[in-house]
Amino acid sequence: MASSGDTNTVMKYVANGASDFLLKPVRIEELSNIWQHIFRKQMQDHKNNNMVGNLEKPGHPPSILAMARATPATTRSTATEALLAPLENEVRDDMVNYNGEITDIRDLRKSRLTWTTQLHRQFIAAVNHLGEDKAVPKKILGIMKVKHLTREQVASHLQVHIKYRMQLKKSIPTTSKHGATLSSTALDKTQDHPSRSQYFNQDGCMEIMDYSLPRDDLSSGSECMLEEQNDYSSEGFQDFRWDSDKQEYGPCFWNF
DNA sequence: TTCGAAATAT
DNA sequence: CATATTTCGA
Repeated sequence: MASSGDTNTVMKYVANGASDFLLKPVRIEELSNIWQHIFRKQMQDHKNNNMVGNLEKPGHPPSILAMARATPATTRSTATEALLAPLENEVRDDMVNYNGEITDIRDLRKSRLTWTTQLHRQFIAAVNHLGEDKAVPKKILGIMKVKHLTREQVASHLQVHIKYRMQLKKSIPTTSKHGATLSSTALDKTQDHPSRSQYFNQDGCMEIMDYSLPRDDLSSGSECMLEEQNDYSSEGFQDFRWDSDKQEYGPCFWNF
């Protein structure tokens, strides 16, 4: 970022490793985009490194995100704040394993935990694995193996999940006699459809054999500020299998 | 100790 | 308002 855009200056910066060049003053959108590009690049690089088992080189420069985060909140410019905001709920590579599973929720909780689609899928997978009768918070937690996720949080999520499940049982199987003519007033508590919710009305899967097709998240027609969709598109059915080597449950995917 | 319903909070 | 956290009795 420089105030002069003459060729010499640009060359100098590029020689020093700049990957782009912004002339002051900078519009916030420019920065925001740049930020995301760099972030994604790092993500990519990091993943590549992981593949080769070449993680954390000694001389590896600190991530930009880390640097921004390291800035005391009180000192952060509004620009930095604006840049940080969109990433708060972003799933970073160090929170995820090679399967795209979340392994740490530290940054998924702002004031309260956000159950992302992926985290929820893991939850569902664990519940399905156990069977709805044996799926209690502690066991679910044990299978999910997500750092910093508490039993209470799982219990809470389970409570809502079960509530939704009950709604389903009432609405779905009632295919037979619907003498009522469609229009049940909205005020009726026993509604025909469970209210639209971010996940619970998407994964009716409590049954172990649920091969419901990959559900897309058109949860809310809300903004998806980033161009690409989640890359967790490891569609298919996820379950857990016992890994006798590691002596623990590991993810198992059924693709189709 | 853990569950889970219900009250509370965000 | 949807959904996450806390409380509290079983």
